[in-house]
Amino acid sequence: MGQLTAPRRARSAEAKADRARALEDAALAALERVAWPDLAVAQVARDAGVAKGTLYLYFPTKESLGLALVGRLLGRWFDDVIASLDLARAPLSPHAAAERIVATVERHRTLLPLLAISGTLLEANVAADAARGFKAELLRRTLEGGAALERAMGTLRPGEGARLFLHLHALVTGLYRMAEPAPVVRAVLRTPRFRALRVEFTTELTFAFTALLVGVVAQRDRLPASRS
Amino acid sequence: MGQLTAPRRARSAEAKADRARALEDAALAALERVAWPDLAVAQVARDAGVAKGTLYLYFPTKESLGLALVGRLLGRWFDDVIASLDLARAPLSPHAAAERIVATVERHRTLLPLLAISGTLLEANVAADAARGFKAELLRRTLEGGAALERAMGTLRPGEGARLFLHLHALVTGLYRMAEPAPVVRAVLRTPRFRALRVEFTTELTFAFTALLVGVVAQRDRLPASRS
Amino acid sequence: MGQLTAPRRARSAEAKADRARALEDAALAALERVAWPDLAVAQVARDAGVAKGTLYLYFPTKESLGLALVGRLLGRWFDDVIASLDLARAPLSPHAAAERIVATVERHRTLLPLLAISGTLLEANVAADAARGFKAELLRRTLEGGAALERAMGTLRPGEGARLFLHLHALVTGLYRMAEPAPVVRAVLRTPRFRALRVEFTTELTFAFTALLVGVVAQRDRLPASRS
Amino acid sequence: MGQLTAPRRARSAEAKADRARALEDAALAALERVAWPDLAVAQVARDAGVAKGTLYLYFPTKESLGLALVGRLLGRWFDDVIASLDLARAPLSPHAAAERIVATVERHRTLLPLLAISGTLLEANVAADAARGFKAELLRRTLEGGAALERAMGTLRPGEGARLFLHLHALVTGLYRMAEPAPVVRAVLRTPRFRALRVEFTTELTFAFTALLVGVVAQRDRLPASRS
DNA sequence: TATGAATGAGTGTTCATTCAT
DNA sequence: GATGAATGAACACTCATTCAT
Repeated sequence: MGQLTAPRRARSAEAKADRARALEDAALAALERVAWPDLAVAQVARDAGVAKGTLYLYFPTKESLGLALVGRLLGRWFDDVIASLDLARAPLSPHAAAERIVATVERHRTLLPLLAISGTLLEANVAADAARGFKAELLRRTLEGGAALERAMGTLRPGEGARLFLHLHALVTGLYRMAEPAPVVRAVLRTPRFRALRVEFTTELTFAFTALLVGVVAQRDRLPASRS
Repeated sequence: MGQLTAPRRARSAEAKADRARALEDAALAALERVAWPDLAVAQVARDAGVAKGTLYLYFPTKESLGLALVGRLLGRWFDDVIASLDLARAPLSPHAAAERIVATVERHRTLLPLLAISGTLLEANVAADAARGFKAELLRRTLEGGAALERAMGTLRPGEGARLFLHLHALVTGLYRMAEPAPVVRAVLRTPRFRALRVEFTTELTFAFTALLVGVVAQRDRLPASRS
Repeated sequence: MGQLTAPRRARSAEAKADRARALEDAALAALERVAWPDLAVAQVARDAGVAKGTLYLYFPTKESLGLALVGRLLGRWFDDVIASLDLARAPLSPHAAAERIVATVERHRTLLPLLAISGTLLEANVAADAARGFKAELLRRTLEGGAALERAMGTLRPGEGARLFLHLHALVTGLYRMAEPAPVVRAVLRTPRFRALRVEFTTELTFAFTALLVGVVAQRDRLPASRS
Repeated sequence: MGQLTAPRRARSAEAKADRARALEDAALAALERVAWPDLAVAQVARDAGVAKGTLYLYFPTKESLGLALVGRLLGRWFDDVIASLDLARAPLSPHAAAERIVATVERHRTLLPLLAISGTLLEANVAADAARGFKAELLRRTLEGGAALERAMGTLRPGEGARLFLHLHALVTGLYRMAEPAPVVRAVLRTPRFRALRVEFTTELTFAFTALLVGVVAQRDRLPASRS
């Protein structure tokens, strides 16, 4: 189905990439409906129009598919973040920078649940190669994003931008979990008395990340600039 | 291993509480060795010296056992935090307060992996009652801890302390994951080129939480003091 | 609760019988709501206001409780049948006799589902003693009922009445199952095309039992009067 | 035991049907030894020489396997019944017809215990689809058998044959239970005094079904020919 | 390459029954 | 006699992964 474009020379390699992407797309679409543990490999394959075994020609494990998906979404998000920062009229205040970045997070909410599990469910059952590839890509983008942040703010020292992205990652993961609890818990928290435990993702993330941006400069003299 | 405590027939409320605690202890000990998903209920019961069915007399599901465990460890930690804050000569600087609190986190590392999964694995499959009980306790302690922090720092407004504990929770969860990755990933990150992705838990937590403490005061005029 | 009557001499033995009856009552009430396999012994005990262990002082197994219940309901039904037959102006035609008897079945519908399982679920896990007791009672009532039927019709030979009650038992059991299928099946059978498979209990039972009454006389010369 | 048939990879529709049949055969053989509730799915698979999961490729639940088995045996029996009736020199007397049919029942005794539980254990836990399929087949065969019976006897009106097969079903079920009680009960009934409660399956079935055949004609004027 | 049939390890939970108190 | 805490056997079903075709 499809195949509107004429077969090109690089057909084999390209077709492979297309196939892989189609599988990732199917998985992504399915993840709109079900959580990762309930995502059936068979369903993904079916949705992508291939047989189950075919999926395993492209991804050695279910987790590697998930990790590839996270990688892709992460890449898109970094593209957005970097573009957004580079578009800004420097120098950005901490709050302005945080708002800009959080806005991009908002635009990539599908990434969030996956990011939240990437540390546990995904990276747990993946070959060293896949892990290395993923981390290498993550490193590259983290450094790029860090550099963009440093450019945009003008007050950061080299390396501080990347470090802030790491903290952003931690904050996003931690806060997302609290903001989007399991249905039972959500119902419980709806009660007025539990108001203090409710977390509004964007508000809190903006608050916390702004504080971090302020803090990284303020604490510069107390903590070592580079981590071990 | 274990079985040391095997009092037959827990009839009094106290004996029952002991039995429940023994089961939680067995689970906790087992969790030193295996991750939550690999924790077999049968093994926990065996370690506690009771039959499998007995465990279900005290905990309706595996998850409720886990949640009770988290609740207990969380309670202990809060005890420690509050005591530590109340012992301090007020007013504490943000950095001093952060260091004090992070030090208590260090003393309760067994709580960390459980806390990290409480939002996903545990709260997902628990009855509304159990969830409510857990959250009620969490709320109470969070408010207590928040009050203690407000007392210790002297610069926070009412409610800000509790809010900071929520952020602390998010940070701990997020950073712990990054600091303690799966074995494969840990191996990958050992390579020097990945240095920038490595997270040293205490350092980063101290840094981030300090920043938050500073930020909550600094941003007071930008953000609404109370969340919806 | 209760105990309005003054304690009598025979208190112990009587009280025991009362207890047993209370348990049977509780079971009977519960069986209005759930099927036998889903009937929890714990629930029956709770409903009867006693502890689980107490139930086992009166009935050695769950099945023996069920069998006792069937015995009691069966006894009541036989009372009704015999009274109804004895009240009739003899001689009754086969059809009239059948209608009279089926009417009593209608008045004891709670017996039906229990009767239907007595052969499978109940008698399977019961001690020889209990089985013998139940069968002895059944035999006595069957013979009594048979005699009543012979008196009422006037055309039957000795023993044929009892034999007809055995067939009635078989018919009731078989037809009840078909008339009250599992919910899924019932839904399926509602479709018009399945009309031919639907069984209206009373109609069919009346029809079949009438035929048997006619047949027993008509076949007298073909079949041996007494079965092996 | 078994495993004799273990063709790998059933790809064609035919091979699949074979596989399903092999599983049914294994189940049938096992049911010679144990009752349905004690029949372990794992054992059936093992006997058929396949893995447990493979069984679930062919039957979504244990009960659907049982139902398929009943369907198959029922089909064979109907084949036999219809053939037997069609072979007869019409018109058959009620008694002759009954004897012919009961003889076929005798030749398919393996069907009996399954038929006896199909209404309770099997149809209870089956998807609507499976139930519909089974009932559709049952309807078809019942109508066919009914037509054959009408042809053979020559005295029945259209539809009466099918109705009689329904009654036959009820009788077979009810009488089989009484004729083949649980071991404990059987032992009890062996005592001479319980002679009146003993049921000899063939004798009683012949007797009852003959009576029905006679009755359906005799009662024609009393009861509506077609049931609601 | 693609397929999809086959695999089989893995486990939380129920509940009738027992028995220490 | 009454209690109710303790027992523990028993089991269908899933689903990621493999591999014959």
